[in-house]
Amino acid sequence: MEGPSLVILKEEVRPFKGKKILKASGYADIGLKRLTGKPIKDFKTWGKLFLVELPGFSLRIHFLLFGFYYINEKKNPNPKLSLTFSNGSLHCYLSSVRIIEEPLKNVFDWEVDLLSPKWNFKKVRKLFLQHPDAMVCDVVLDPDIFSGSGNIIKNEALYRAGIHPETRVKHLPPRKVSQLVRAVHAYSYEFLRATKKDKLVSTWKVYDRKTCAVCEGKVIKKFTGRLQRNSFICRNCQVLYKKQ
DNA sequence: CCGGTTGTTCAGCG
DNA sequence: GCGCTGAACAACCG
Repeated sequence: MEGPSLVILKEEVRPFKGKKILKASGYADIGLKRLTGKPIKDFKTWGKLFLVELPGFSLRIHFLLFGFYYINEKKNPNPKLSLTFSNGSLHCYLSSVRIIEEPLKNVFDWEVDLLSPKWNFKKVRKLFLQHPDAMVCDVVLDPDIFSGSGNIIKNEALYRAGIHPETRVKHLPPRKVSQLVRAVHAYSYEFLRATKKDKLVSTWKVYDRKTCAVCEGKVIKKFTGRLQRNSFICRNCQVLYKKQ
């Protein structure tokens, strides 16, 4: 689940904002009794994190690779965390659930959150350039620089910027650095809009494709970078920048 | 039935 | 302290 899907979750649980947790259950080992009777102050997202703000502490939920949720219906058994309200319920599966004791503003910097109105292009560009020896495919997946980006956003943003994933940060021309940072931001919103219309797959120009949607050339699939996550590459449309 | 995957964290090692 | 590796989480899809 990438950042935009969390924004959709946040919108879907809006009816529960201000409501009291009537019951908290599941196998999350966080002392669930503590949640009973607490009102929801706010629902927030930071990248791929779903944050439930309660009086005095917060829940931090990450859906990892396989996580999913249901609202108002418990389709699967064994949820990690279920919250019941007077007007419905939220059921989270296969997720990481933790408590954050500190105020959220002390923990998270929304200037790096791709889908926050506070997102700060200049700051992100500067953080990006602090990793000159890294491959761009790894930096675009760094949650502290591109919070909310995942493997789909990585591949589509690199494609749109015309950059090969194995390019080193230090070999990118300054103009391409800016283009990439903006492409990650812009595609995050495209991902959000398309997912709401259930048309995400139609936005893919290289991801999970055998041929490029633009030039129809062969798309190479390979594990790249330190993180060894799958990259999809069009050799015609994406340039590998190297030391001259 | 099998293999691949829209992630992250942490232990253990050298 | 560092980077690297593998494990753990364990379901859905084709």
